[in-house]
Amino acid sequence: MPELPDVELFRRRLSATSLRRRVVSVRGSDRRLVAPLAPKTFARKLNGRRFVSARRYGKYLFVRLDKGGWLALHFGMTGDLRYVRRGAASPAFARLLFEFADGGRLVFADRRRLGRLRFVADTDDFIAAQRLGPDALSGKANLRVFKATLKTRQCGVKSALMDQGAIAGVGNIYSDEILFQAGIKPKRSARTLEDKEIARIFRQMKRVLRTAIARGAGSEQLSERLPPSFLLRHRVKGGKCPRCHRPFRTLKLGGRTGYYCGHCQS
DNA sequence: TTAAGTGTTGCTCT
DNA sequence: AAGAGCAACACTTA
Repeated sequence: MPELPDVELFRRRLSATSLRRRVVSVRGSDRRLVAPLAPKTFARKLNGRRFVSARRYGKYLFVRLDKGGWLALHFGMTGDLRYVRRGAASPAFARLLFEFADGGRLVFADRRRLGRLRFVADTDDFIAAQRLGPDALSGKANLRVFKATLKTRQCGVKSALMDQGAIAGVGNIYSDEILFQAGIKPKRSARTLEDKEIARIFRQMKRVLRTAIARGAGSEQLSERLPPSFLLRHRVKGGKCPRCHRPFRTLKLGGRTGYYCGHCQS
């Protein structure tokens, strides 16, 4: 689930609820989630800290801690970040809870446990070490850079869009939408796209991601909140193209399923 | 009931 | 050495 728009909504949620408040207790016992630290060590390092700001880059969320350093969160396939008021029930699959003095808590939920939380000294160093490309919504992801990146890729355009080292933030779901809006088939070779087509993909990438954020299309209500003209509203087995009403086709890429319209995309 | 499917990254093999 | 495929995970759906 969590691609750029989802993580951006997590960032806003955290900023609205959890900044400048002291963490009085950290609960959670999943070893893999906080590796290489042990859960106890992880909790001790965070206990008594305050979150002072939050930054997103691609699919990563960074939370700055008072007294220095950052917490880096990655949500894997099923991660979610929720704020829960005192007395209210935690969401299902809650794996890690940051509790504040008034009983409110920030909860990292993750059904499949593929998410990760770790301490990092500097976010830019971390981003460089991870070899992430420019964030899809930043000014650094401009048409000139985008064109140069796609032209050097041997793979299909959908794979290129999902490559975090090319552009950070786009995954399987949103790459489907971007290519649908741009009218480009997913398996077209990235290298042989015309300049005009690349410009279309670039423009739609920005528009689709901004629209998803503006509509609050995170996690559960992803499709319902998006415009009916979006592929994502109809991205189910047997779903039909909102433009020509023909059934969508699917393709497999290393175990992931992609959707596209064989008529409207070329 | 059993097996296939699932929005991620990272590792292996070619 | 870039690109493809699968493992990791654990739960849901067919």
